[in-house]
Amino acid sequence: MREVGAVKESTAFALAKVCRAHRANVGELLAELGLHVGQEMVLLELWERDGLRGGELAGRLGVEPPTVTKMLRRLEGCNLVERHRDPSDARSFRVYLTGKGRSLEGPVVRCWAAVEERTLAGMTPGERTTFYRLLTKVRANADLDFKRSQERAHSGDLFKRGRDAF
Amino acid sequence: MREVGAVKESTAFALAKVCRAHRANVGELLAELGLHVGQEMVLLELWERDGLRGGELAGRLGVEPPTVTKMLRRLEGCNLVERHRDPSDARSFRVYLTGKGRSLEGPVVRCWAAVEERTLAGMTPGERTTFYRLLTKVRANADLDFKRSQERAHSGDLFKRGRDAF
DNA sequence: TACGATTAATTAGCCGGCTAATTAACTGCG
DNA sequence: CGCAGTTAATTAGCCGGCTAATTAATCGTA
Repeated sequence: MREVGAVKESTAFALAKVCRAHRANVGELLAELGLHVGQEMVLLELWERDGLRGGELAGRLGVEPPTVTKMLRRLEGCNLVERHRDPSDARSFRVYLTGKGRSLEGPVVRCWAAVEERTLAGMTPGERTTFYRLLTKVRANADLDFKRSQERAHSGDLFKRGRDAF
Repeated sequence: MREVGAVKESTAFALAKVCRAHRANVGELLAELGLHVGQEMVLLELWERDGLRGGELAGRLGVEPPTVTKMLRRLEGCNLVERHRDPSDARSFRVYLTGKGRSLEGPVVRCWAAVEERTLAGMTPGERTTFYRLLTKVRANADLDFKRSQERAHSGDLFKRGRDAF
């Protein structure tokens, strides 16, 4: 690939363009809920497991700690979460959802469902499955943390089968 | 899709995660060239067509004008581009590459080639083709401007065939 | 010709990301 | 016990995005 035109026809380039458009679409729907794109990721983790520490949130989101600091400050300002110092470690704090934060779960889930439908519109069930499978491969290539977590899960499988086998 | 867990298993969610990782990968390589991710998109357009106006750049990049204003100020600060007022329209200016800006073409193209290889690693040629095809579909769904440009190209084809037919 | 409407670009200010440097608390080891 | 080293979080400051509001120039039309 030596020409500029070739870059524009590459898959990586198409992916970059899709990314921006996808983010804009998510942002558009989340704006109706008063959220900025990215903030819903924090809430998603908390809906799954309330009371996470700041660092744990950063780890799960695959984001740097300063990003979490700023996002939490804003989410706290919107009364969506509360931070309480962890009694067992005065350096840390734990993040808890407020009632308002919990109440956004349904709307945000519906918002993502809408994005899902829009994103995959016009694709057959087979194409959707294939796309998801390939996207998972790409994610493993692009996101080393995700790859490691996949490998852990995989070695766990091997371990279970190994116990049956040996 | 009513549960949080279902969101995390959705294609749209996986796409969002891939996006962030992809952008980080591109950024990592571009940093070696002293560029920030996004700036190479501006240069890409200028390598293809030097002397674009600010608004044209925004249009081609699918980005809002203020974003272009700030990026150009920084690129100008790095001596990669120069802005000259358009003599035919005192409101506009035209953006021209400097020698330094032109010299980055090869390195950036190689950088994107490296990202391409990393992104698609471990995928068969058939999988790569399929992924690109589906990604183009997703792009049309997610990026309405892209969809419109595709439709224009398509209707152009129809027109040509129409002239032969009628 | 002169005035209103449109268009090009900028500014201000917000947000999610990042890195580098800092502060504060915990841990481990002599 | 005390101090060095590590870890958790914050701050400061940068960048690419966005919207809303502003300025400046062109165009259309009465």
